[in-house]
Amino acid sequence: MATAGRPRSFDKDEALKKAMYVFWEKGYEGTTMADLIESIGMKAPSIYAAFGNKDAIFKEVVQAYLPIVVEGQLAALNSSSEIYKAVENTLKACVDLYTCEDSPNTCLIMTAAINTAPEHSEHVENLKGLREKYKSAWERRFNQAKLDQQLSEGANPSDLAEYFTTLIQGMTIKAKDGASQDTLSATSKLALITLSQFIN
Amino acid sequence: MATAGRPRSFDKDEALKKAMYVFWEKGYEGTTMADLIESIGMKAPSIYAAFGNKDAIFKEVVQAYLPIVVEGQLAALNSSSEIYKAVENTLKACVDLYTCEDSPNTCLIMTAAINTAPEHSEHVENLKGLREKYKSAWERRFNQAKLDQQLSEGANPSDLAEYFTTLIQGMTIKAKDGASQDTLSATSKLALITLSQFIN
DNA sequence: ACATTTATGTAATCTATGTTATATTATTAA
DNA sequence: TTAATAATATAACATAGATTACATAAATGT
Repeated sequence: MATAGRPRSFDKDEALKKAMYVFWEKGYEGTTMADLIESIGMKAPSIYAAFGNKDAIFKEVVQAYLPIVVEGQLAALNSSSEIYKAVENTLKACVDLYTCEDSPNTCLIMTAAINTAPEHSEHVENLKGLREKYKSAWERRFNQAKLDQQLSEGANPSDLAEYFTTLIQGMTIKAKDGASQDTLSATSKLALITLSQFIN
Repeated sequence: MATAGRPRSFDKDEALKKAMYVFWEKGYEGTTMADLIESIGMKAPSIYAAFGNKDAIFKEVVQAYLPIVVEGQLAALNSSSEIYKAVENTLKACVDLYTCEDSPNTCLIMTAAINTAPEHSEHVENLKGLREKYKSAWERRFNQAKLDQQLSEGANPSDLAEYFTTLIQGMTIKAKDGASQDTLSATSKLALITLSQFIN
């Protein structure tokens, strides 16, 4: 199984995870190769050999980050057949993630590539696409709820999805600014009042 | 009045405005001195003589941007003695600003310095402070509404302020991603439903 | 053992970007 | 008219940051 040549002296997945935390906290432009080199603990040539360049590392990092959203928020969206409970759980998952002490208090997809030099706009577009997918997932859930007769006639799944994802995007900045769990929870609670008005 | 020496061949306020639009669109890190030089239309030494360095330009730009918020959103917050109307007007002012064709579709205070290299974190902190002031303005307005007996006992001015500013922060990213006026308006409308539940 | 392959560390290199030195030009004050 | 002052353009400079060249080390396969 082992291939010829000197074996890599670090675990690539571990290195990726370390890189992920740096990008997560500092964003694409705010992160330097020196930051990555220090956090991974390997010299530049080893990192370049394993991943390619900074852009490639970021792309892999984004892919590695996705399960956090999928297994966290998107799972929560389907954690209950009652739409109100499901949304409540999802917001709680967001708040927990954004205030967790073990990870940067924001969402990488939302804030890691807001502004970049034109030569890196690829990442901005890429994350924007993921944000759109995220909204679509919410919309699908609300569509299902409507099929389940849990939402009133006036409820618009697309609008509701937009409303909640907008709020969540705002929370990622608030959390980055230091908002507490209580603060974000209070906001979630108020947001849910709107939803409750559409519940059958 | 005229002072000795060759007169400046450009208007500083005009130059500042041009710089503002660049930073507004691209953010601090995404903007290069070359961008500013091109948009202002003057060579580097003239710009450095007039403003100082890039950091100083950004600081002046932020100050120049404030009236947009103060005369737009904050004025709208007090545009009606009815709290519901006032909030409705304010959200509309936000949506209009974020979808205006004549200016970048976001808010400079919210998105121009989310992530920076550590040596420019000063700007991140500065904008964060302005965001906190913004929330305080909302909170004061809700406090007034409570004094005016327009809000029910259960209404918490701080929570409501946090809720609406969170939503607005989210809208600044949505707008940057290309959200239409209709989309943002629909979100505003849903957000107002929560407020209506607290209106006496 | 020896050739081949791949990883590693040191140090250099390349490039983008912020900033400034120098000479020149346009103005005011005397 | 001349000295002093301040702005301008050209061009160079400085530095930070991404990337790579080169020599060496550690593994596999014959």
